[in-house]
This record gives sequence, structure tokens and C-alpha cells, in this order.
Amino acid sequence: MTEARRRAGSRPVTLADVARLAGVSASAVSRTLTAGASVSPATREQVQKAISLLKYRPNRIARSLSTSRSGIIGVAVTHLDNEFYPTFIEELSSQLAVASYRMLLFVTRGALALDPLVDELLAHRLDGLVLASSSLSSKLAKECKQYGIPVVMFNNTDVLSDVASVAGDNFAGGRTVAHFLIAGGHERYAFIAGVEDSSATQEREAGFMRGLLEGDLPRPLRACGSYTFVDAAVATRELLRRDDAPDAIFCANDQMALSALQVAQFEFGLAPGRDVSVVGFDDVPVANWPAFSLTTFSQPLKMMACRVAELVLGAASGKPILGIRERIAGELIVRTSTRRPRTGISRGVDGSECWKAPADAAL
Amino acid sequence: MTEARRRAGSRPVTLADVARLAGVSASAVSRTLTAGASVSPATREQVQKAISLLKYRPNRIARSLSTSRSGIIGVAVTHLDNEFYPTFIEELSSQLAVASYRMLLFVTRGALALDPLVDELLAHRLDGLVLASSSLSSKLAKECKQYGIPVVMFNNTDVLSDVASVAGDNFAGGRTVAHFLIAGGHERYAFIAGVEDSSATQEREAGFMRGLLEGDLPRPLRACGSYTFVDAAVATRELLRRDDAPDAIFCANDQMALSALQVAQFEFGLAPGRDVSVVGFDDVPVANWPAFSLTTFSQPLKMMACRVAELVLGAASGKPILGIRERIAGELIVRTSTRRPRTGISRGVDGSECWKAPADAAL
DNA sequence: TTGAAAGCGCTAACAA
DNA sequence: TTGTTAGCGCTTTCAA
Repeated sequence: MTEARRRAGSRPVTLADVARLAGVSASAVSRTLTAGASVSPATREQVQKAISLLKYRPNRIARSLSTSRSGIIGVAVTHLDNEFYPTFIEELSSQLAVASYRMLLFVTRGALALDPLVDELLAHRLDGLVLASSSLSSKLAKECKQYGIPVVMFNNTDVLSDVASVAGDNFAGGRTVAHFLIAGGHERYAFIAGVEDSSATQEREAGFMRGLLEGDLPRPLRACGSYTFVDAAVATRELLRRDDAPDAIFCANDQMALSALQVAQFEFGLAPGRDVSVVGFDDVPVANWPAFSLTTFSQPLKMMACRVAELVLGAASGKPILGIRERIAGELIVRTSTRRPRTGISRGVDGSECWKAPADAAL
Repeated sequence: MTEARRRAGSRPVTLADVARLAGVSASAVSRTLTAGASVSPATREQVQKAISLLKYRPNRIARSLSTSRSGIIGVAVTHLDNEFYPTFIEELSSQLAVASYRMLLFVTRGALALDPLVDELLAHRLDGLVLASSSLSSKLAKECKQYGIPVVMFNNTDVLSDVASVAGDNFAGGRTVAHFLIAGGHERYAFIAGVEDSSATQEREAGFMRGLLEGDLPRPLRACGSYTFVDAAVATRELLRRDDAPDAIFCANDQMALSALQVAQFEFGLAPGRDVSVVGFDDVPVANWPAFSLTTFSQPLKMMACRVAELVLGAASGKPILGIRERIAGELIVRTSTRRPRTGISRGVDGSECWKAPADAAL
């Protein structure tokens, strides 16, 4: 028994106490607590009365042991410093809450950091696991599968396995960004990559390359920003110092784009949207701050979190999800960090602008 | 049994399986797993062998039921959109991890939102609870006390109860800010408050008022920004539209200060650090971004998280913590969002500058 | 040092 | 609709 609890003295009220007071069996109490079980109104009332009288609170741990369901979803996350993830956590938490699930949080640094967690993850007998980390530990995936713990990857996919995932439409996004920058009449393009082995950055880059190719443009310059603010700054400096410095930079996420924007502006004296265009990916809240007004390809976080919750909870109650790879479409939100193309911009009801390739565009 | 688990087929390995294979009793296995229990080297080896052979993973739920310790700390947090909190979560998580504790996350909106959670919080038989929300629900505090669940408040205190807390030195911070702004030679001061009933904003304001008073200055203007970006923008507009618009604004946290800074700059065309000085509180990472370079009173998050973990885990193993109110000192980090006073600035080893009231200052 | 046995608080067959 | 009974997987006395 916890020391603190011991000091508190009074033994917590148990189901047995309630049963005794209500003059019924333990099962009767258990049934009143279980939605959709058969109890007569009379007993139910007796039980309810006893419960509120004793201020009884069911012990979820005992219930978990008995039902083999913990009511807990594990969430492993890496980059809590990237606003995208806290926002996701918040959405996911509220989605899980409506189904009375809670989340056990694992904050790690890098994918490899997951391996030592495997034991612990499994020990907790989680009903599911959401991986919001930049890449998947295949050891983890294997073990979870073996234990029957459903895993859903967020914002990332693993082509080599059949682990379910929910991600944005990275390829389409990258491609749209390319078309948009081309429409803005830029000359030298660059891409700043995130963590190299993450599927998100790979897909975004592939889409971007495809888009440029469709516009008969050469391969863009390239640097790696590892999805972090600091590394992206280094990458941007590297690019802007060149003789053939780019006038259009696409960053694999907003965190890096915000960094690039500031390096361009404050270290190189370039005016974003005029001297250089910077595009991000995610559309985190900060991207819309006046200091940045970052053009970016959005990822509808609410919808993504919703799907993640549906998948993982569905799987916990038997729905097969293996192999499911969901793609949630986003759109290019146009702000002032980029040169403005003549056509293709439309204004939404909320005043935000987004860009779509005109149907007659020659690509 | 979870559907997913059932489909997986193979029943998970239990301690009994290990005991059988090792040819010992369950207790023997349990003892090998318990640090500091008495087992002969021979049995220990047998057991270890069986464990790795069967890939046995102890079931924490069963253990929890038996020991009345869940190994889980609840963390309730409100403003995940304020970078301060994700950063705290990350620090706290790593502190708890070293003691093999995990955190169950509760994301809420506002203090009142905690009340409906009480049942659930208690049902999980948490070993402790950390409240990183702007204010405490007294119902929650009472119930936790009764159940012997230790509670630690972070960045907030409740004077009416004896709930333990860890917070920055808000009063000293507010006072230092006042002295600093006075040293910068400002004329009209304003304060933008956070959520009115939070102790943090109250203490920061009180310190600020005291500091101004010590400089023989009148009461500052005042508006409420509710700790949010949007409300702070409204508050700032309100202040800057006045005929007697302030030239020095102290915001109760960085989130609001960053908002104020941008309103001043982009809506009123004021140059921060020249036309108007803006000071925040917390020193979140973004405050140091070149676009803002916000002068702010720091809260040493790492140390605070460390103390929170020590307190809550200590309490879980019997140390009394009721009534403890820890204050962690911070310092005024000087950047360019404020007019620069002639004296009092010193440079740290990391290149950052901080300000201290000169000893001979006439206050 | 070891094993037997009781129990943590709940759920779920089963029989009544 | 009810109560009885047997677990869920582990820890922890208690004797040996």
C-alpha cells in the first residue's frame, strides 16, 4: 500500500462494501455499473443509493485485471517542441476522452529511443498505441503485433510493414507547392528535408520533385534540417550563402520554415515574399502569426486525430486495421511569405486564402 | 479479453508459466523480480533463464492491484498551446521516467473542467497528481487528500489550501521588471494580466505594482489577456489606441507578450525596443527567436520540473509535502524588445544577457 | 531461502 | 433478474 495512502488511514471503499450496504451481491453492483446489463430498477436504485452514500469509486485497476482492458492508449511522441505535436496531443486526448480512454504519454528522443520502452509499453497492457514519432521501431511493431496491441502511426507510414497509419497527403502537398512556386515565377528552387528516414519528408520531397519536373525545372538544391529549428537555420545559411542561392525554399515542415524565414530575413536581409519565398508544411498556429505569415500546406489536425482515435479504438474492439494507410487531404494556405501568383488563389469564408493549380495550367 | 488480443491467439505469458518452466514457486519468480529480495543465486539463474526463454513480461496491472501502487502519475494541463507547458511536460516526463513512473495525461480547458474528472482521476488509483493548470479545483484537492493521493501544483499556488506547489518567484519577477523598465526611462506603464484568478498573474502584478511604487510611479494601465494569444492582442489594441498609450508593457506570460509585440509592430507600426518596450514572463524558446527577441523574466523549467517530480514521488513514498510552497528564482533576460538601460546588464557565459538592479539604485 | 496460501477489487460464466 | 463461484496475475505474509 502506498505510504501516502496508509497515512490517510481509511481503507478505500470497495464494491463489496457497496454490495453489503445495499444488501445485494457483488455481481449486482457490478451490473449496475456496466452499461446494458440486466438489473431490476429496484436493485439498481438500492445500489445507486449505497454508492453515493459511501462515495464509492470503482477501481479501474481491478477492473482492468479482470477484463484485460486497461482503458489506456499509449502515445509516443518525439518532437514536443514542434507545435504540431502538442496540438495533436490535445486533439487526440479529447477524441479518446469521449470514449472514456486516457493516454499514457511517452516522450522520447528519436525512433531508436523506443526500443528500450518496449518492455514497459507491453507491461502496461495498453489497449492500443499511437506512434507520433518520426519513425517506427520495427522491433516495437513486431512485439505489439504479437501481443495483439494495435498500433497506429501518425504523420508517418512504414512501407515495409502493415502497421496502420494516418498521414497527410504529403506527395500531393509537395507537388502543389512546386506548382505554386512555379506559378509565382521563381528561378532557383531548394528543398530543406526533415529527418532523412521519415516517410513524411521523403514523400513531400518526391512530390516537390515531381511538380518541378512537370514544370521542366531542374533538380532543386537540397539541405537537411532534421525537422528542427536549429538544424534548419544551418541548412538555410548554407543555401543562401551560395552564388546560386535559391529564391524559393520549400521546407518539409513549418518548424523549419519558420527558422528559414528568420534566417533569410534577419541574417541575409531578404524580404520574404519578395526576395525569397518560403513555404512550410503543417500550418501550425504560429505560421499564421503576423511576424511570419507563412505560406504552408495544411494538415487538418482535427480530422487526423479523429481518424487516429477511431482506428486505434476500433482495433481495440476487434476491427482489423492492419494495412490501412489513411491519407487526409490538405490545402495550400497562401500567406505573404511567398511571391503571389496571378491566378489560382481563392478566398475561404474565414478570410484565409488557398491556392489550387488552375485547370488550364500548362504543366 | 480485448478483441484484438483474442485474435492474436496465444495467451500472454504469466508469472506462473515462468515458475513452472523454472521448476520453482511463483513466489520465487516474484522475488527475483523484486529488487532486494532474498533468492539464492541458483534459483535466480533458473528463473532468469525461463524468463528470457518465454519472453515473459510482468503484468503491471496485476502488480498494481496487488501493491496498490500504479506507477502512474496523473498530469492535468490546460494550455498546451502555450509552449511553456509542452516543454514542462517533456521535462517532467523524463524526470518521472528515471524513477520508472509514467504519466497519464489529462488535457482540460479551464479549472472548472477538472471537476468532472475527479471520479476518473481517483478511479485510476494514481500514485500522484500534478496540476499544471491555471487554477486548482478545490473539490479535487479535497478528494485527493481524502484518498491519500498527493497533489503538486505547478506554476500556481492555492493560498487557501495546503496543497504543495512549485512556482517561479513571481513577485520578485514582477518587481524586477518594474525596476528594469524604470531604469530604461519609460513614462507610461501597462500590465496585461492572465487569467484573473490565477495566483501567478496576481503575484506578478503585485510585484510589478510594488516595483513601480518604489520608483514613485503611478498605477499602471491594465488590461486582461487571459493568458491567450488572441485575448492579449485585443488587450494590447485597447491599450495602444489610448491617448495616453503606454510605452512599457509587462505581460504576465510570454504567450501574451509575443502577441502584444506583434500588435504593436504590425498594427501600430511601433518599433519594439524604441517606441515601445514589451516584457514577458517564462522565457519560452520562441521568445529567443530573432523575430521577437523578447525581454522576459525566466522560469527555470528544468529545475521546476525536477522539484515537482521529487515532491510528488517523495509524497508517494510517504514524505509529507502538505504546505510546501517552493519558489524557484528566475532572472530577467534582456533582449531587444525593450529599451536598454545604461546599467545593470551583465553577460552570461552563453552570450545571453540578464539584468539586475544595481546595488546603489535609488528606489 | 523457499513454497503454500490468501488476497488485491473486480468481472463473467453459470445455475438457480 | 439474481447470487455463487471461479478466476484475472501478481505480491506477501507465514511456516517450514
